[in-house]
Amino acid sequence: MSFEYTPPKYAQLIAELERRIESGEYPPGSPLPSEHQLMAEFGMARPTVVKALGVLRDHGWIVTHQGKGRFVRGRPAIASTQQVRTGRELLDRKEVQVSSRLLTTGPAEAPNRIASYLGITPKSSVVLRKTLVTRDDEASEVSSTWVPADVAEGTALADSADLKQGVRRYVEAAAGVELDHIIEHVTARNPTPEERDLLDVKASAALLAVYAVACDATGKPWIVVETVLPGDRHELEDAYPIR
Amino acid sequence: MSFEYTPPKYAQLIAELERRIESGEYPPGSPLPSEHQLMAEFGMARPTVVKALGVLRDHGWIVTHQGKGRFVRGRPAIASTQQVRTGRELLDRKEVQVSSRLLTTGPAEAPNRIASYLGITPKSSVVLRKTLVTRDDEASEVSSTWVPADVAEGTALADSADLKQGVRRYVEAAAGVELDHIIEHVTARNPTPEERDLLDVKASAALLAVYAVACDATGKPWIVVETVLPGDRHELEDAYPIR
DNA sequence: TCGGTTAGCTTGACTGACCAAGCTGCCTCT
DNA sequence: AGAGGCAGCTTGGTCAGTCAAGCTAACCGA
Repeated sequence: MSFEYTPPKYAQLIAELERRIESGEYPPGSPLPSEHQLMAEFGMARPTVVKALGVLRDHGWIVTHQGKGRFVRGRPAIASTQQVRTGRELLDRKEVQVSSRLLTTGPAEAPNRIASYLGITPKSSVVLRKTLVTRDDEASEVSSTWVPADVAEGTALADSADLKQGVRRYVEAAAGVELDHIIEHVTARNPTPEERDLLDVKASAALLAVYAVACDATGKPWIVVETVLPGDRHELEDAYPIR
Repeated sequence: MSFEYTPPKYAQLIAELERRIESGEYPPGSPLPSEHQLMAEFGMARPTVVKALGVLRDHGWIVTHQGKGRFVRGRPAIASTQQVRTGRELLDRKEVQVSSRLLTTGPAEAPNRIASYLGITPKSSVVLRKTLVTRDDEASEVSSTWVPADVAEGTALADSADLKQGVRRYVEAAAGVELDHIIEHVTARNPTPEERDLLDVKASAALLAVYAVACDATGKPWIVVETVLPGDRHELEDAYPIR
């Protein structure tokens, strides 16, 4: 018997058309072959061709005009700017893989801002993990993770050893939830005395403060990660469609 | 004859299932009726039912497990947190509708950072429009718009009258392009002397600087809008899925 | 009791066919 | 020559049916 995997026909058509668009064979603005032409060339039934073309339209590769045809828009520029979102990177970062120094770990009281993001009352019990991340032998950012105490209980989150997996995995496993989306809050502020020493910046320096709130599909928050970055060394980038 | 519009069957099924999920009739985690049950209840063929369910899956309402069924995730939380992206708001903002004061308008040389974003050589000719926006009688932000001189030529962008439409419209009309997506860069810095006076902040204040670069579908940049906000009065928010 | 087989459920992929609706250019009739 | 209509292209939506693949539970034999 054979374990070869052949992708579905419609997926093969998608891949082939994306290739032709990227190679310039179908330049932006030009019409795609009609459904019947594609049926003949690839030996597929119309619903199969239509399904592939629908995916390409949803992904922004082409536009369709009923009665006229389908036209190339080009490779979706937004997909090519490899999206590395700050918040997600923080949640999945493994401490053992980045050069970081563990500063604080264990129970704490939730500050106002964090409690607000977590939907709990201020000064509730939480577990705090604070690390200093260095890049190229230079202090780069201070990262703090807050998780409600009842969630963190029994996990390695309160241990003083570097985490082997991202925070997200621990919480998903402990609470039995699937984290679904992240809400990011970004603001600017001056450093606290502690941050001033750790990051080796002046008291008047402008810092970027990023708060990433990880929520499940119902919108319930589970984790807050705060990252503080010196503005003169860091820049956040984000791309999104206008429509 | 009749001009009544009846939505396609699959769209009706989508709307009905979304309604049932929102009303709690199909709570999160519960299984949806199987394809055959939906076929029977709504009198549709299977491909029609499957098409509707595929859209719901793509939009994040449900998850599907081959062999087990389809399960409710709930109203996509990410869609309900009404996304008001800073960059898009800046591009479509009508100066006549916000309380703003025009500071500078006319030809200028492109600073390094702006030239880099626009993909032109530094000190190239651009048209600059700088405004001070006030909210609740308090200086709120300084917003600067840069457009290459050859694009802005002949438009109202260089005039000293408030724009009646968003910058985006003027550029799309003048250049005959359709702007497709925005790339945002966010950083933190201290104010320039001019910004210090305008925003009435201390020289050591931490400001959020947001650069929104508007590009067409091919990725070519057309407009850069810089907005400078005092960090203690502003916070940017952004939501996105984890996967 | 345990373990493997199987029947019956689910979704995934695909086919060939049909009709409707929108667009374009030709062709005929005036 | 001009106006109208029609033919032939395009995409949009729907149907009844087939086969494959994944999951579950009941069943049956060792």
